[in-house]
Amino acid sequence: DSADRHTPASAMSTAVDIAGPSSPDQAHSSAKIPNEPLRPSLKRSSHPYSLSHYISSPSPAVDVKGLIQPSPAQQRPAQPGHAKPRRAPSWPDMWESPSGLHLAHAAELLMRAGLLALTPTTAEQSSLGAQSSQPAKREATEAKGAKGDGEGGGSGPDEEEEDSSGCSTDFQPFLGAWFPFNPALFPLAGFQMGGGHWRSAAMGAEGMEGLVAEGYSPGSLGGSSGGRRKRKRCGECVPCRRQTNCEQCSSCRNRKRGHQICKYRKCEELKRKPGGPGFESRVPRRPALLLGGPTLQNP
DNA sequence: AGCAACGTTAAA
DNA sequence: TTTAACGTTGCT
Repeated sequence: DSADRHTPASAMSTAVDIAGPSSPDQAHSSAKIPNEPLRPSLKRSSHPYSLSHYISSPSPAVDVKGLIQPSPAQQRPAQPGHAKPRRAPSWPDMWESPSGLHLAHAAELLMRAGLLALTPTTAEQSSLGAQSSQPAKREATEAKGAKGDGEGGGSGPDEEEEDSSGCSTDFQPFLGAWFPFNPALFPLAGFQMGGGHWRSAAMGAEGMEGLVAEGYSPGSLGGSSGGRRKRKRCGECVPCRRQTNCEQCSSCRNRKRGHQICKYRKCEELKRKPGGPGFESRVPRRPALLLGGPTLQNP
């Protein structure tokens, strides 16, 4: 157990140990936990659109096919923003889902159920017509992604840059692909939880099974009933950014039995109880997208 | 509240 | 299959 406790000081000097109590751990950082990058899954998707982009009230809905069969402009290679995106959301991926539910299907089902009108919002709408101008914003973002790939640097502050500003929450593996998603959607759309899965009240029993995104389980959203999915580290807080275990705290010392991450690396978000004070920090205060009627659109 | 232990989930 | 670590429970 204690065999690997003492590590060369050099190992430590290179480790970017953000904050944490300037505790003994600094002196005993283990080389066993190398400069372990954040799990890619902690990184946020930077899919260019949030669902709110596709949703608007009374305007004529854009043909779903427009979404399903991406325009050339949409078919860019790109995954903006992050050096190592969890997964490049290639377009083909967008249509195939591990749950077997096709995105096209899902969209159609939602629309039939009257839950979803897929259409770009005004800003987006105007630019969609003008093909040349539309990609401008996205290109800028994509440039970031390309930069990440090119420079191979990866874990700079750049990565986190967007996180605080985004108003919508990425609903990651929605339909097996990256799908920006606002959790507020669920209650508004009448989604219900059952057996650890969300589903639409307006859909059949099968419909949305398995669409629950990790890290956004009902439990983690403050739901009362018992989704047991694990929340994930935010990847942004100081403890999350910490790269070394202290090997001194009880969690480190008791890792074999305790199964707990180093105390100084325990994500601040995960310390909070789901639904507890401050938990909404990950959930937009105001729904950025609206389903089910214009009445909610401009309070 | 903090800790220890264990079950469990999710990723590698 | 292995490993990391979140969730839960029981104890102090």
